Amino acid sequence: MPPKKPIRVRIAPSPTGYLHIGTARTALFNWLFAKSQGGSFILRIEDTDLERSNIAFEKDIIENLRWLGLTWDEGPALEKSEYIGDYGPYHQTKRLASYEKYIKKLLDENLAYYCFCAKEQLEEERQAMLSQGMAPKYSGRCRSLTSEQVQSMITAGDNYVIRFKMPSAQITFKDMIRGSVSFDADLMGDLVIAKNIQTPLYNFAVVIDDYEMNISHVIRGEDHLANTPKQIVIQKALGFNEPQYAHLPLILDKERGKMSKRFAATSIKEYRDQGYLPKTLINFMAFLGWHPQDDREILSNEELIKEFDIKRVQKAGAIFNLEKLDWLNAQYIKTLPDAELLPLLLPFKPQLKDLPERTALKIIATAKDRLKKLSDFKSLTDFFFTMPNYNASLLLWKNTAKDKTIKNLKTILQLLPDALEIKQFAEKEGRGEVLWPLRVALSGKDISPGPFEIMEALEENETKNRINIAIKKLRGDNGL
RNA sequence: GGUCCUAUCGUCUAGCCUGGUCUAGGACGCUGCCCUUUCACGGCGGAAACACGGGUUCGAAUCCCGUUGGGACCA
Repeated sequence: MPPKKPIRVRIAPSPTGYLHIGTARTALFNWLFAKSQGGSFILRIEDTDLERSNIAFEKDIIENLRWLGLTWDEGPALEKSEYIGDYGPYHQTKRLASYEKYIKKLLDENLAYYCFCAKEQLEEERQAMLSQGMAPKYSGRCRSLTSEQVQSMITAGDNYVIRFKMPSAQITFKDMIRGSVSFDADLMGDLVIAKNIQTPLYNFAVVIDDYEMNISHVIRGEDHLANTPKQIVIQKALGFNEPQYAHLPLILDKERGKMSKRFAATSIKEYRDQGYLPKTLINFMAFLGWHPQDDREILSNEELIKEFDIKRVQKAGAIFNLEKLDWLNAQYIKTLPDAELLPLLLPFKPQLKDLPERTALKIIATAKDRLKKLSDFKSLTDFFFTMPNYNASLLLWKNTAKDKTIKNLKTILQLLPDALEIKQFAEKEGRGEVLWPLRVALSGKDISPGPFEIMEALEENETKNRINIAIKKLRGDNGL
């Protein structure tokens, strides 16, 4: 038996925007595939579009992939401008010599040719074909140019592109998710593979990179499905082996279109900024188009790797369900110990830092079960930090009289700080009549954690202070 | 417009390959009850789907064909 080809997969983002949720999800599936098969996961930066590429975006992509825990075995090194891995460089802009080599090869072998057709002319032809109900496709006019003609036009400075001679053949490949898929290459027309000898276009560069990086499986979004036959044809012309393909269903927005900013945040950065945990995002993205055999919904990275099977991925697009994301995040937050939550909450409530750790942890404990996102923490706990402002009438439980409420609050003042005695008192007097005004006095809110939870985190003096203020409010003192 | 992909509750999905165990299972959301001073958490229930039409078969969510819907790509 021949030795098994090593499994090598890649994610190849363009740094033309922040790390997109779709890109992250593709990265995750590649990562899961690599991890579950003992293969390598490679990061390649497709930065040939100089105008739209931006180093800040590249940084964002690298940082957030790392934050998600999707670390790569080969690709750009983290801080330094170096690479990990033997197949570098992993930036397309640093691989131009390779592309040039293969473009020349195709040109030399007469498998590609220079095309000088003007854009306007092409567009006209396209419209004409369209109006006849035909598939728009390049006529192949420049195929027959002689090398002398080409030379003279190049020296004359005419604009050109390089086209690949599309064979007339049926291209069939096996998709790991969709099974056999076939296209008629004859319908495609001669593909532009490069703007010039140094400037390859996407479908060409990908083929070269995947070959040179020895990629065994190409796992990518369904939006690339129609690119696949084009790439296969180029591979064949160059004598490359064909990798295995898997096309993932797309993540859709509410209107069933491609995820767009109009509907929800599309970048990982935005979710991170809102306080979604990396574990949440990983778990959630894994379930967008995939499902384990059993009914479990909350799986750790290790469990995901163990269960992952690319054959089980869905064929149809999946709508991004924000409510479920929130629920999942809440589940993960609940499982985190308070002490681990503290540093994560700091960016959302910097004042936590000024508190004794013990107090900070108590505050966190009151909010933990109520958090969907870490960013919820601020509004949920503001009253701990600033004296609440509220109407005196809020202190009255149902139809309890003012005087009675004042009396109850005064009794509480006597009983402080003994929570047990206050509880006994509440049992005797009526829980609502005692605990409601106490809670409102402490929180200033109709909705909040319970009074004893709040007192745990508040200084005893502060507790007394707030109760006194409540009594004053009820008496109508100081115009309160 | 052409090509390709695709179709189970509102949403994510199990089941489909290897037809009967499916009066279709789970989760989110929605909703009723319980717990409870409020909210949240938690617990127990409920409503909610096999796109449609043909065929194959004793029998189809499951296999085949078509229609319709949705999506992607091409410029």
